[in-house]
Amino acid sequence: MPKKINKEEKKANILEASIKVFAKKGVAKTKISDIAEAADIGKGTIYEYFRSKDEIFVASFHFFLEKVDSVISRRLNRISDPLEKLLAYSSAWAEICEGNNLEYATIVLDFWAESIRNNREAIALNLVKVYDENRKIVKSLLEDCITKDKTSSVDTKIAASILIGSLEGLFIQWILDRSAFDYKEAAKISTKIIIDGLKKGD
Amino acid sequence: MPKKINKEEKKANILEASIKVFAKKGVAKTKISDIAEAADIGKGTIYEYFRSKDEIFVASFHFFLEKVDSVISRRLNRISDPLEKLLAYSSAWAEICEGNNLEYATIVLDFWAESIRNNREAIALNLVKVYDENRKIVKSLLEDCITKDKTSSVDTKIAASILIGSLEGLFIQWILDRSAFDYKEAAKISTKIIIDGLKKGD
Amino acid sequence: MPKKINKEEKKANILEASIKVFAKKGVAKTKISDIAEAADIGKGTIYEYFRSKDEIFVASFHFFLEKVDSVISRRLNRISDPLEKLLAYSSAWAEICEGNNLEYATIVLDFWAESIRNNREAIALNLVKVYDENRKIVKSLLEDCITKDKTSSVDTKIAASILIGSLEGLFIQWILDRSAFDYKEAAKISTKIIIDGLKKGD
Amino acid sequence: MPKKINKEEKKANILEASIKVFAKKGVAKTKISDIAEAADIGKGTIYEYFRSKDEIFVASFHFFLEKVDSVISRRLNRISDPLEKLLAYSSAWAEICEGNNLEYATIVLDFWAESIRNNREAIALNLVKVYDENRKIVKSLLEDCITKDKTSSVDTKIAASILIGSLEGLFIQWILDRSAFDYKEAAKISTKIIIDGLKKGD
DNA sequence: CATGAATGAGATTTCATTCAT
DNA sequence: CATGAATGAAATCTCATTCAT
Repeated sequence: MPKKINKEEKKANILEASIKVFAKKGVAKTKISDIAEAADIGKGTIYEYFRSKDEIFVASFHFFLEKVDSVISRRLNRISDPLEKLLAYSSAWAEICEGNNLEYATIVLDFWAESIRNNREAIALNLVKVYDENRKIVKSLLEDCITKDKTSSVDTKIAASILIGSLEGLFIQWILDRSAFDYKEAAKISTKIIIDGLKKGD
Repeated sequence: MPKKINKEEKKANILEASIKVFAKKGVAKTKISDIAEAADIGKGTIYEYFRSKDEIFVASFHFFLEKVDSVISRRLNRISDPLEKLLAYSSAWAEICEGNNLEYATIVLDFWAESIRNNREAIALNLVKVYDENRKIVKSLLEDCITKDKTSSVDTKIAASILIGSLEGLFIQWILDRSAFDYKEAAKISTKIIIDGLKKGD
Repeated sequence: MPKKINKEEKKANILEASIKVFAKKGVAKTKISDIAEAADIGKGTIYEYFRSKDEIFVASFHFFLEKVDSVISRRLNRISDPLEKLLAYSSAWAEICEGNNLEYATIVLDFWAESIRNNREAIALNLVKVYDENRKIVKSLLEDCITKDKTSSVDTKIAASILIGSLEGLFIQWILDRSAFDYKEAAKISTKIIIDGLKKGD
Repeated sequence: MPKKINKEEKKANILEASIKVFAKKGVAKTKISDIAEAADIGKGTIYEYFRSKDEIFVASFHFFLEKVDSVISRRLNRISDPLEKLLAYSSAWAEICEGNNLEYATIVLDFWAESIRNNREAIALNLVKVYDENRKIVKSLLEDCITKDKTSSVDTKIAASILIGSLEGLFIQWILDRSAFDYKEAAKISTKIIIDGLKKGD
């Protein structure tokens, strides 16, 4: 009887390792042997689970998105107040990065860049979908935050894009220069400012 | 010194070409021969002007920043009203992109990723400086926009970071999916919302 | 010794499979896993019966020759007329191929090439022996065919080589392009022509 | 001004070298580095002229066929008597082999085997075409050899196939065991027997 | 015994850089 | 100066063989 193995688990192991190496060295400079070493397996073993380096890249991208998604939704599920939810959402990225003690920032930039370049392919669609879903979540949270009797003249879909955009834009600045400001603080302020601005706008 | 000028012109020509190719294929997947072809010169000629691919990368980054900076400051100089200035600043990126018909976003992401990862002094410091300067500009414009009698409790430096962040964050979303919203419109709204939010906040 | 028999059966099973795959993909491009799959056993199991891929190659060659030999001699034993025997011999290859629905030609060419190139005693000697035996059989059949009163000036050993050669040469042409001619028909004609030629020659 | 190079000449050089190595080691066991070494160039240079090892294989196959063709037709052009032409044709292969002091036999077997396996592809069609042309040449030579008043009942197209087949079949036997008979002698005898057989047959 | 997951030696292929022309 | 042919270091990828289960 042969050793029976959980292929999906092993794949996840490899992706876990690849994400770590991608984050540290960058996707372009990561060699298959680096991933193998990080996963503590042989170079050839990688090819038992993935057909090519590119396939690993795409798979690790999806894997990463799913993981981030699940972390964020788990976190949001524990909160009921919409403003609190928004604030929790705002600081999630920073905590994911810090919590994993990993430079996820760079891998995200690599993923973004690659997604944009391969705009029409599966990987980009996935990211587009992720943004769409996030915009919907934030949109509905924003609508809950703004008093019902005072409808803002601003489209909440665009407002959601702006909020998400500000969080990511801040994130980039913060990653480049962590002394520029405190990310969590800035994220919270951004959220509040945008809500305030929406309430006032009319 | 006509020769010197000629040399600088040729270098600029190569950098123009390299930026185009970097944007389209990504820095990592760009071959020296791609750049040579785009610049319409021989592969070996590149090495008359740059010592290595890496030197081209760094130089093209600086070249790119200078170009963007000059476009933006030229544009701002023609405007006096602070709010108008802010709005002009907001939409600058989109126009740079559209005007050049180039996915500048991807090259910026590559630059970001590379500078963060390798902590390259030449690039990273430069990028930090650029953000610092931009924050200062936006900070002072924001202060001009907010009525003097109503001082917001929010630090305008952080507010500037938030505004810049939202513009870049929106930019990324827009590049990924141009049907999600109209970038210029969203940039304008974001600027207004943040100003409104700042005015209200206390 | 039931175990021994079982073992031989399994070996034969693997060789059957390997011959099929060798014929389809070529010896060089055949992977051990291909053979395992064709034999419907595990990859590792192969190594319970053979020490290496090369050993399989040599063994499958012998196995193949034995099989062809037994088919031909069984067929010839049922016939007594020497001309009929020769004609039966002539069409044997085509029937072996068609009966097995296999491109035996390619495996034979691989075997030939490999034995010539590497001067492998195990294979080459065997092949030389096979040809020698066949030439002897055909030689004696030819001698029976030619009327005793008219001895041809041609050495019947060379004549046998020519007959065998023509059958194999036709076989190659036919395998390459089955629409070129009908193999069995051509084999029969070749046999007759050569006998006629021998009878006339003086 | 760059070094100007004749690409086709260089390609021919590489093919010349590859054929030598293929003949010695077999197509399957030949490494790119073997070819590079034989051509006395760098490993990477090969890829300036051919996209892959497989492309080299196909190209060298065509190159080889052309070369053999030109040798044979040059030889035939110098002869006018049809029987002499046939005999010259018969011994051509042996002389090509001996004259080049190369084991062309094995490369031919490799090419045959590969052609048969990839039956529907370009390489096979080429070989099919070569046989077709040769059959036509031999057919017309045969028709010239047989007296006009005595039409043989045998289709000369099949007779041509048989003659070509016998030459190649003898060639294989001779390559396997050069002591079995003298190839040129056997080729000549075969040609005569077949002509005699054709004349008598009806 | 039978298995197939794991392996790494060794093959193919890429491409930044050099350098003769 | 300008060039592109040549190169080989270094990457990707393959697969015969081993071995724990």
